[in-house]
Parts: sequence; structure tokens; C-alpha cells
Amino acid sequence: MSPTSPPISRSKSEILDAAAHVFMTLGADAASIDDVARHLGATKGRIYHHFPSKGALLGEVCLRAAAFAHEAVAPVIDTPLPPEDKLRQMILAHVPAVLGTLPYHKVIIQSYLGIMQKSTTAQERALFDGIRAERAAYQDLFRAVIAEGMEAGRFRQQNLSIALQSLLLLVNAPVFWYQPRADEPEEFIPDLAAQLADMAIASLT
Amino acid sequence: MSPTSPPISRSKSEILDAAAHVFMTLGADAASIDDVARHLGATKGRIYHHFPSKGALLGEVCLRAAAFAHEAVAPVIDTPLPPEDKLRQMILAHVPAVLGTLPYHKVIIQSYLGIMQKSTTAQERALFDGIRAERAAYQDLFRAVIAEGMEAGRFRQQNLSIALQSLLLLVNAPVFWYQPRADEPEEFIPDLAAQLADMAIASLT
Amino acid sequence: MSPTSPPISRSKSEILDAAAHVFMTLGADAASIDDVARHLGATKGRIYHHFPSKGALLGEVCLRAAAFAHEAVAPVIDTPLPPEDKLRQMILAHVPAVLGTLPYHKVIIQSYLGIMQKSTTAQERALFDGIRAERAAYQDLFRAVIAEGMEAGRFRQQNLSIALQSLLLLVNAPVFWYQPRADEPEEFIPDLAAQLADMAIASLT
Amino acid sequence: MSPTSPPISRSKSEILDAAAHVFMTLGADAASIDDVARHLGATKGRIYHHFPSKGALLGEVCLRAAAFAHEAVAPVIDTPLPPEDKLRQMILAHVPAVLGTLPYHKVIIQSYLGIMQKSTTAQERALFDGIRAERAAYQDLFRAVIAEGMEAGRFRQQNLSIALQSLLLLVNAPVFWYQPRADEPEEFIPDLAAQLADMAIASLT
DNA sequence: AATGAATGAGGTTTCATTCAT
DNA sequence: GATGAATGAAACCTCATTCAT
Repeated sequence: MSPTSPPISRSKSEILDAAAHVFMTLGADAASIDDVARHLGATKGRIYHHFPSKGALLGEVCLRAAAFAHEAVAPVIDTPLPPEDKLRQMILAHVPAVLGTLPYHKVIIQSYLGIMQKSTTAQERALFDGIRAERAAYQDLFRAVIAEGMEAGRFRQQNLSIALQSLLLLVNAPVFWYQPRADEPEEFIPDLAAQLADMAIASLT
Repeated sequence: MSPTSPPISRSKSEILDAAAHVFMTLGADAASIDDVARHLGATKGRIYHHFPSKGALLGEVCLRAAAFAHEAVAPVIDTPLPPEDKLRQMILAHVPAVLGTLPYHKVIIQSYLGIMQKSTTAQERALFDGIRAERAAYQDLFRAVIAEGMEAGRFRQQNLSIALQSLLLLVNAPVFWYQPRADEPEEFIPDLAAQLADMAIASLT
Repeated sequence: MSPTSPPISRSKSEILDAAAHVFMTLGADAASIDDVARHLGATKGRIYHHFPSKGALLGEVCLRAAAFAHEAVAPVIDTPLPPEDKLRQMILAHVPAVLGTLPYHKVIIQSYLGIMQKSTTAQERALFDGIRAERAAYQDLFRAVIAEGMEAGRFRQQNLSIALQSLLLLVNAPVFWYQPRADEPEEFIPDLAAQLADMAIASLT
Repeated sequence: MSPTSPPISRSKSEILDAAAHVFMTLGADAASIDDVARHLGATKGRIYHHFPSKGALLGEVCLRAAAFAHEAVAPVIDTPLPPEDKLRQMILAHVPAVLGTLPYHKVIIQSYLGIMQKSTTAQERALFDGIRAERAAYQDLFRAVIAEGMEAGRFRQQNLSIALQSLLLLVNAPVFWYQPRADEPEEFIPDLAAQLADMAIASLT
């Protein structure tokens, strides 16, 4: 989904936020549409008026998750920096963006294990194909900079795909354990991003 | 579950294997007890004869997942090696162990996002406390060696918890994407483990 | 609905046509108001603006079905013909009229099996009483001519009600199987009507 | 479905009877599975344990309806009678068989209007193909004897398909209006069958 | 040790209907 | 006259679980 996707209505957006939160808390499978509706202070009908199925709702949450990250990182891509610096900037953009929209990313990560749906409609399959494509496009941003670094001799020669997947999981690690806290130092997230960037770049060199 | 836990009967073990496989494929939530029974070529009764509930079955799958990794890595712990070498040996043991029992680990990873169960029995809570404890003990093995390395000046000074979580996700990354293939080179998994060990250690130095 | 009922507005008539078509295709129960609206290229609101409920819409479709047949056959009634000739003329009028407004009759036939509605409003009950009355009046046209023929000795003596019901189903049989086709001979429907008239009259003699 | 179909368990048969009755009374669409369960004095679960869906339940009711009629008429087929006599015997067998299993036939007749289901599974489509085939086979019994009679000059020359469909509706007409009554004369149904046979044969000659 | 029948709670989805605009 | 949002009741169906055998 490019930054030029059609604007989303206010009501739809509220529903997506609620769905992301509830799916994050209870798990996308265990959470019911009623749970989402209750969190919204509304009834199921409101949700089904905007989304044709639970799968579609989940899909749009995931699509937004991917879009949030993509939008944050995209501006860095075209800057003329050496690969290790560009990668650092990408991670410094990625981590705060992800933690700022944590519910969405807790949801999309649930879908990374290649679980097969029991039955899906053609519409839902199309939606999930779109998500896969978006995710692949996002990964390719990182793949390109790693490849560039390896060619330029700034990164160690090694299997590119393995390096890419490992690095992406490394920079997404906080999604698994981070919880925002009231007493959290202001600099916590930037520091975290910096440490992850250090580790990521070091892991390649 | 320590190496001295009571032996598991043949029938129970078969059921756990089937459950791990089905939970991996369909997701632990979406998979039904009937799905597991069908995969087993039997009926639900057989499963309920050995496990009191679906939660208990899932719990024992996770417990086994943790135990498989722990058993593989434990022997390395007491060897007198410098921290970076010990960590390398731990990872070289961890990765093949995990990929050799992949279904179990695909299942336990589903539980890593801090999802709150809607309601559970006291028995199941006890079981999951046990899993958490086992997992914590396993993480402590890595935490100790990283701390030792940082104290000895072999690893960069940085936030220990962040480093630990990031490193664990790095070495578990293949659980997300690895799929055994018939035409896979014999050395694929050891090579993968070696690359991950390189990346992990580099990320700390 | 007698030929002197109030005229129906253009918009109402369009809605009734769409409803008849959709109820025919999907079945009156399975079809939703949204299905009708979609067929109309509009939204539900348009329908609810003209009809107070789905039951009323269905009722008016049925009423029209009965009126179409009644209007076509009524002119024959007062002609001074011997019963078998009058019956023939009635059938020759009935069949093309019915097949010319097939969707309406496919709908009303769905209601002929004496199905009990689960719950209806007083308004709807009144509407359906009207349909029953209209239908009874229409049947009485045929009942009278059969009775006349039996009295005059032109038709075999037999149970009048059974003969009437059987004959009406015979002449409505095409509603079950007829489908208009582009390559249909011009004379198909008149020929069909003639054959049914032959069969019907023969069945009584 | 031939008389050699697999035997149906007691529980399944009870459910089918209840379903036929409820579908007849309320209409197959309007009746809910809960209605059927209530009529059985059981819960939905019992029904879903034996039938995978409402469509399948409805399908098996229709299949039984077709089988009841087929079984009653089949013995007549191979007797060496002149066509009009054979047709009379067929009708004399058909009518009591149908009225003796009226609920089933009130249900199957609902399906004769070519209504399109909104969505069906492959399984259900297969089931309904089977019903169509069974129905076609049954019609062919009548088609053959009519054709034979027309060839032998005992029946009037006319369009065979039209004659067949009309005649089948004629002999099924009581399904639309018949209701068993306590005070009904013992001979009512045989007399009815005789009158219908008379009308049917007369309609062809 | 295992099966098959049955239950009951809860989930997703549909849909007639209402209402503000 | 018509739309789009929203509701609430009821439908279909799933599934963990229990029980008699």
C-alpha cells in the first residue's frame, strides 16, 4: 500500500484502532468481534457495516501495520549515504514507528508464522496477498541496503536471505517484549533504537 | 522440564507430536481437538484420555519445546570456555535442536507475544507458570554468558536485557521462516547455525 | 386487487418488478431487501420509503401476480359460450398472461404450500388475507365453469374441488419449468397454451 | 437413489422425520435448525453431529422424498401392461406413496422452482446433483410410458415434454392442498388417486 | 483404552428495520 | 425521495467437553 492509498473514514479508522488493540491483547484468534465492539462502545453491526468479515478487519489492521513502517522508513531510502549509515537511519526510523503503533505490529507479527487459514474467501485471499506483497516490498528495502553493503565490502560476505531475516527479527524484537510505561525515561525508545542499530550493524560486520 | 522429568508414554508422545504439528499448521487457537484427532487417525476420546483439556495439551507441547532446547544447550554450560566461545557453542547446539523439533517451537513462539488468556483453570495456570519458569531458566543461561562477556570486556557494554532479548530472537529467527526441504544440502542447518552464531557474537562486540 | 385499484406510481412499480425478479431468483425468504436494492441500483432506503416492510413488499408482489391473471381472464367470463369453450378461452388467456409476468407468478407459487409465517403484523395479515381472497375469487371463476360443465353433462361427474385444484395446477405447470429464450419460436407460448387447454378439457371429459 | 442405499441409523432417521415436518410447516428457509431440534426435544448439536449443514439436512430430506416415490412406483414398471393401464397403476401407486410421506414431498416441491442458492459448498452441490438425477430418473419412468402410449396411438400426439411436466404436476397436485384429517373416509386417498388417474389418462387421450 | 453421541456456550455473520441527514 | 450508519435479534455453525458403552 503506497502512501497514496484512499483515505480511510473516521469511523473506519476508529474501528481499526480498537481492533488492533483488542487483537493485540487477546490474540487475533481468541478475540471476538464482540470484544472489539465492546471496546468501541458499539455493537457488532457497526463493525460489519464497514468490514465484510473478521478476516477483512484483521487484514486491514495488518495492512496498516505494514504501511506505518513503510512510511516511516521510505524517506531514508533515497538519501545518498554509505550502506551502514543508511541502515542505521532506517532502523532509527523503524523502531520508533513500530513502537508508536505497537498494537498493529503485535497483530501483524502473529501472522508471520505461516499459519494456514482453514477457509478464506477470494476477497480475503486477495487482501492477504496484498499484505504479503507490501511486506515483501518492505523487506526489499533492507535487502537492498544489505546487499549494497556486502558488495561494497562494508558487510561480511554471507547468505543474504538469512542475514536479512535475522536482522529484521532483531529490529522487531521489541514488539515481543516492549510495553509502554508511564515512568519510562523520555529517551528510552531512541536509546533502544540506537542499541538495536548498533547490534544490527555489528552483526553484519 | 529438567532432563529428569518422568518419561512420557508412547501414546502420549504420539499425541504431542500430532498436536504440535496441527497447532503449527493451523495455529493453536484455530486448531480443534478434532483436527488433532483426525491427524492422529483417531477420535477425540483418545486425546481426552491422556490430557484433561486442550489447554493442558497445548501447555505440554510448549513445555516440551522448552525442554528440547534446554536439553540440547545444557551440556555446554559447564564447560570452561571464554564467554564468546561458550555462546557460540550454545548457539550451535540451540539452532539444530530447535529446527529438529520445529513444530514444537512454532507452537511455543505463538505464545511469546504476551497474549492474555480469557479464562483458564488453576491447573492450566500452574502449567503455564511452569513453562514461564522453564523459559526464564533457559534465558538465564544466555543472560549469564552475555553478562560474563560484558564484565570480561569481550562484549560491548550495553543494556543487558535488551541485548538478551534481541539475541534470543536472532537465534530463533529461523523458526519463523525455515521449512525442511527434501533437496536441502546436508550442511544447511549447521551452516545456518554457524552464520547465526557469527551474527550473534558480532552483534555483541 | 380488482381492475379498479388505485394506480401504482412509477417508482413503486419499478421496485415491485425488481422484487419479483429477485424473489424469483433467490427465493422470497433467502432474498434480502439489500438484494432487491442492489438489483435496482439503489439502497434500501428507497424501498422502505415506498413499502413499510419486507412482508408488505412480498405481499404486493403476490397481489399483483393474482391481479395480472385475473385481469387477463375476466373479459372471457361474461361471454355466452358453452362451458368447454369458455374454459378453453380462459386457459388461452391465462397461460400467456402468466408467462408474460413470470417473475410475479414464480413468487406467488412459493406461497401456495400453506407455509405458516412465524409472526406477522396485523397489517401484513390483512394484506395476505386480501391475497387469499383474490386467489379464491380467481379460483371461483374456474370452479363455476367446471360446475356448469358438469351440470350440463359436458364434463364427467367427479369431485369438484379435486378437479378444480388439479386443473389449476395443470395450467400453472409452466410456471415451474418455463424459461423465456431468445431463440424461442414466436408461436411457442400460444401453442403451449393450446396444448394445456386441450389437456385440461380432455382431463374433465 | 436405488433401494440398495446404505441403511440409515435410527437417530438419523428420526432427525429426518422431524426436519421434514418442520420444513413442511414453516418452509425450508424460514425453519431454523433450532426449530427442528426443538421438535425433536434435543439440541442443535445432535443434528450437527449427524448432518454437516442445514443444506445437507434439507438435501437428505429431498433425497428421501424422491426415493419414497421411486420405490413405490418401480414395481409397476416391469409389468407387461398396455401404456394407459401401466400409467394408471403408476399413478395409483404414486399418489398414496406421496401422501403417506407428505412432509417430505411438501419439502421437495419447494425446490422445484429452480431457486438459486446464494452459496453452497461442493458437498452440497454434489448432494443436489444427486437429487436432480434421481428426480430425472423418476420422470423418465413416466416419460417412457407416455411416449410408448403416443407411439402406440393410445395417446394423442403432442409435445412430449410439456405433456410430461403437466401430468406430473397434475398427479402431485394434492401435495399442495391435501391435509390428513381424523374424520377422513378410509377410502379417501384411493378414491383421490383414482380420480387423478382418470384425469391424467383422459388428459392424454 | 477408545468410541460415538450429545450438549451448551459462544462465535461469525446476516438482515429487517430505524434514524439523522 | 433517498442515503449511509447503526442496531439488535436471530440465524448457522464450531468446538471443548462429558458420558455411556
